[in-house]
Amino acid sequence: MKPILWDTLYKLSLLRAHEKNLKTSTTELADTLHLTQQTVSRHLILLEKLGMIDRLVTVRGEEIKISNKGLDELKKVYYSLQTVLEASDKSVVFEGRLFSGVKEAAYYMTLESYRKQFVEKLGFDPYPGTLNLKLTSQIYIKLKKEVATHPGTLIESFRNKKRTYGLAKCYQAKINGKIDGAAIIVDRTHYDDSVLEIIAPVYLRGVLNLKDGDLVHVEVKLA
Amino acid sequence: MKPILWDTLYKLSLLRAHEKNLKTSTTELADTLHLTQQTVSRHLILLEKLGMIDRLVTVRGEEIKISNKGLDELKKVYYSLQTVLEASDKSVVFEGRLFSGVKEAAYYMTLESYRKQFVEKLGFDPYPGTLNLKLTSQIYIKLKKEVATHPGTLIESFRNKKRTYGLAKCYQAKINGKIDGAAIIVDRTHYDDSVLEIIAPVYLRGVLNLKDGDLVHVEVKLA
DNA sequence: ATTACTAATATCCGAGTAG
DNA sequence: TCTACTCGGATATTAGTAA
Repeated sequence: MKPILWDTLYKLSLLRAHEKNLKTSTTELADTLHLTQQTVSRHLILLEKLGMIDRLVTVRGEEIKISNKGLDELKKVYYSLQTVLEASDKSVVFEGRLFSGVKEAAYYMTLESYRKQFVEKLGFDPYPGTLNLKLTSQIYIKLKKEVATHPGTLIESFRNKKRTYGLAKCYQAKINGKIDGAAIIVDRTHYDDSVLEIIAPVYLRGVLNLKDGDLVHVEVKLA
Repeated sequence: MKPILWDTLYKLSLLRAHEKNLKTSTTELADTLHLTQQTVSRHLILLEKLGMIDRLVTVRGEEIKISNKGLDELKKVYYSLQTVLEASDKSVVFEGRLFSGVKEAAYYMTLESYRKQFVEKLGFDPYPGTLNLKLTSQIYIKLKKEVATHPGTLIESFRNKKRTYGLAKCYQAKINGKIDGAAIIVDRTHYDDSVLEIIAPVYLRGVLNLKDGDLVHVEVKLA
């Protein structure tokens, strides 16, 4: 989404177009937004095409409502700014889209040597399985690499009869501003740096009512 | 400030350029921001000219830090989005620049008939004087008019020997996210709609360390 | 390596106007 | 009135380079 369109969407939100239909006209909007009627018209068309707003255009004006997708765009910026501006502890916000990964992680989580460490070091018994987030921007990928340079909580490697299990680094995290869990960065993972793996004491898909493709925000604490 | 430059400033904040010098190069930034090196270079020059960032440019890279002015721009959006997205009660955020008004208001606040009403209806004894904010955008002026259509807390008119004193409408407000007070909309005021007047139980300039020209954010509750 | 200029290209805006 | 088209001009971006 282009900055200029985001800006118009943002201004629509200031006019409360997210909670009720905003009854207005392109002329009136142009006036308050310091743009021309034509530009407003074009912006609204583009925002509608992108699914950011719903409109009811009539011959004597129009009604505008910001869609859930549009709200997501606003939230993304809001949550990011939250940690930028209110970082009491240092933390970073990631945004990713949920996808179904290979189910291998669930198996690892049940290994007693790992599980015991999670309980001791993170303070919770992890639900067997990880939430896989495909990071939505290059920025987050770069940030993930930076996060990985921080100490974090080390989950040590171990070996059993069959093979060696590698080490992992965990960082306290808050998922969608609600659930406490951890981001886990594994040394040798099947995923590249564009994926963030999350664990939590609960079944996140259930508790947060998530499905594949949903946008998820994760605040990772660097302690 | 243009949306496109705001966007770059915002992205710099995601890279934590507000808390420490960001050591990078235009080429590297271009890569993570999905722009070209030339565009990044130009954006940085413009942001610096606007005083949004400080830079140390050398022949093998540069250091970037977001200035306080730049942080203000980010905060403006953040506080606005806060009430848009987290409005449990309905509320609206205003942004204005502090200026010294005529001192007349201080006199009114001391009139016993007014003062008594403030204590009874707003629950606090107002500091004698109002904080005058010059609203920074047409959007806020429009919002102020809309707020004025809401009921609010009525401070009734009265007359003494000398003259009649008009009525005023008050709305619970939070100033800079910290101090509780009220926005007061007076029927016949010396100011036009581009000014928002704030009262509070404390001396806001002192408590919030404000001086003329400072940006102030006010969350007005519509109850 | 860098940053940032110039010139060419692409995108965006707004005046005029149709429907 | 309204929305939204066309198109010329304004603005932003990028390719090519200089320093």
